[in-house]
Amino acid sequence: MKKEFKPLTKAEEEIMQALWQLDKAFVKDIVDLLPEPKPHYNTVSTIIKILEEKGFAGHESLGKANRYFPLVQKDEYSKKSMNQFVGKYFEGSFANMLSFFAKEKDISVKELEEILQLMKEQKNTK
Amino acid sequence: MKKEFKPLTKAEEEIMQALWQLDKAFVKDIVDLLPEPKPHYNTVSTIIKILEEKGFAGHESLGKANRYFPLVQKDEYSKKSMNQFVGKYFEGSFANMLSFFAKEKDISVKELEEILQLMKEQKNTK
DNA sequence: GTAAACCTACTAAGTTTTTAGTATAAAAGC
DNA sequence: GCTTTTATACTAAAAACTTAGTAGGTTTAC
Repeated sequence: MKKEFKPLTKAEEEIMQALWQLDKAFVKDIVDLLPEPKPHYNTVSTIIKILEEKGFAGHESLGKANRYFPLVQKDEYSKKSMNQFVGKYFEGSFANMLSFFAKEKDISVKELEEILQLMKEQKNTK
Repeated sequence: MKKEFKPLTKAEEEIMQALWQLDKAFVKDIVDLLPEPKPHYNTVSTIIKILEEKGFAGHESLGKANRYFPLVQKDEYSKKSMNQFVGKYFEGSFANMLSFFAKEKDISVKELEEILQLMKEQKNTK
């Protein structure tokens, strides 16, 4: 029974985001994707190795090169992050979080209803 | 026009959470509030000074002692964090985020409607 | 008044995270 | 085949973050 949630560090998260976007990628692809100032090739290489150690990514070897892919999916990670966040800032209540943001962001009632509709559809097609 | 969002570090956030909870606090109060293993008094003192430098907290001097208080409110910080998060994980779309979580967390349609009701009330009383 | 308790400033060491160099080996181009 | 390009492993330095000691000043208790 583990409660541990080990968030990614800033640099790790950036690489992971790239990996989620590319799905399968050589280090070079990640460097190419990232905006200026691009990190050093070896920096990315190091970080992706750390991500492998942490179980966030894996790779398959194609000749000498490694093609990396995510082992933890973006959905899964965002869910955990969100739960963490709601825990700390909204007493663990999803509803609290929602009502706060409905107030904060100028979301109209019409929009809310559209969102609700979307949610209902999501539930039906689950 | 600044876009910068400087998230708090882990230690900073912990102290800040304590400060939000206490609203006004001497360093001692914060140490007392935090669970075991309690940080060293000076550790808290250092971090709260950093929080002051960053503009997250302020203090008033009562005799020799400083009583600290939040300058950035919890709501404000959670809003920014959330926007950041939605930006990175839901293409900046609040609705996307909601529908994802409606699916992920077993929220019933009934609950959703209650939440919607809550949201409407929030908007009316704004 | 003096000792004990308490508070902050300053500082430095420890730890974690980030960055990138060097070495080396495979692959590609000619 | 030899040179150039492109990969990764290993390593270490730099930067950021965390922790806590020492010094020195106030306040409190006797």
